[in-house]
Amino acid sequence: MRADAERSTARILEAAEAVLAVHAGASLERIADEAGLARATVHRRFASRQALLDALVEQLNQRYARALEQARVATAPPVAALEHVSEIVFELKITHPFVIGLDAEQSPEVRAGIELLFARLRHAGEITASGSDWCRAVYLSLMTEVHLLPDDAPDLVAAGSRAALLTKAVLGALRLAGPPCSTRNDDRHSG
Amino acid sequence: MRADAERSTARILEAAEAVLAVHAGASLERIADEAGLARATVHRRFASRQALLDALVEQLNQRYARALEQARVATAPPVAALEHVSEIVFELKITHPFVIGLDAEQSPEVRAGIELLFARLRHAGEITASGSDWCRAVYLSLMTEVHLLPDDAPDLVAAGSRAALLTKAVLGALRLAGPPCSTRNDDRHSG
DNA sequence: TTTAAATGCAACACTGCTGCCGCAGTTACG
DNA sequence: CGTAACTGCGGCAGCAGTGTTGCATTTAAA
Repeated sequence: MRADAERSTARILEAAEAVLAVHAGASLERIADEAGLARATVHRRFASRQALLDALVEQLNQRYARALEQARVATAPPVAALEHVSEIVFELKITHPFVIGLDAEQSPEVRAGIELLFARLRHAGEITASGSDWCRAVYLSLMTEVHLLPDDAPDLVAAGSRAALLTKAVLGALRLAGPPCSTRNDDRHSG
Repeated sequence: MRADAERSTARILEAAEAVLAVHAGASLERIADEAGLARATVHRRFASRQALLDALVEQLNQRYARALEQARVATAPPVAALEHVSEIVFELKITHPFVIGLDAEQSPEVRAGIELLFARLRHAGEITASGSDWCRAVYLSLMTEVHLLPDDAPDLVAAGSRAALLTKAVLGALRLAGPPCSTRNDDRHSG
């Protein structure tokens, strides 16, 4: 494939990500417009709308997987890993409501990575929620909301970064029952 | 208007709520099908698709407003009010992702009611988040996720009810900074 | 029972999107 | 430079959804 063709493919995926995040049912014309290309070119790279969507989901899943890998989800301290993953994802500006809204959803690898992360958080006593689906749902859901916050939102400013706000919110939401102030490695109960 | 016509209108709204919750772009044919009516009948009650959507949003907003009123958001203890509102909403099986997804979103009254609720929670020291948009976003977002949980989800069983799980999760998520175990009316720090 | 209203059915035109094609102009790469 | 690939443009048919209409039938209500 020629170099400019490859560029076009990338631009299409980029445009699709941006446009579909705002309106999931956006037309290929709109996507082609955003990419600065003709609609026919989109059809030349992707046989059908579905093919484009599939490619987009795969690309996003690869980014998720890479983020999980970079954050060393399996080995790093779990809270740090959670914040690190969030940070990378926000840098990538991944548009979650779109990806999650698709039938394909996350790949098994990504799914497993997130589940591992929350299993480790639970084992470390940082959260008490036991359902992996519930943990994933809360995480991705709050990620979307944090992503939509304006830059000058007070809570965002207070937390310092989107990743920090998301991390605190997720941990708080999943720290359900039990003594509200004690984690399992509790060594600061008198301040 | 004749009685059966009124029934039809109600069935259409009911069907629309159910169908659009699953697929926001569902056709009027699909909605009419679900309602057990002909598509033409839908058009007789609602001049356009947009008119149906508007009516649906208004209906749902009325239910929200009523729920906020019933829970005495302005006067009852805020945590109890939060759980009470959630309980009523879950009983109504209101389909949030659809309502929230619409441009119209919530009515000013509902918006104000929710903001009041979280302002009181903040004043009572139950949460520390200061942005009302952030509070509302977290609440509605988690409400959707709790709504989608299967009946036998472990965290749901542990919490006792959807309303209880949602309440704990929301409060946890919005209790961001500061000492993790002390509320402002803190009188139990040594057990 | 009588009457007006509501519905079901089956068309119809219109719109927007998709997928495809050919042609001419442009661009990358040997 | 020359060729092959890529792109833009425009048009085409097909399809799904919307909005409307007419007519026969059913149903609520006086």
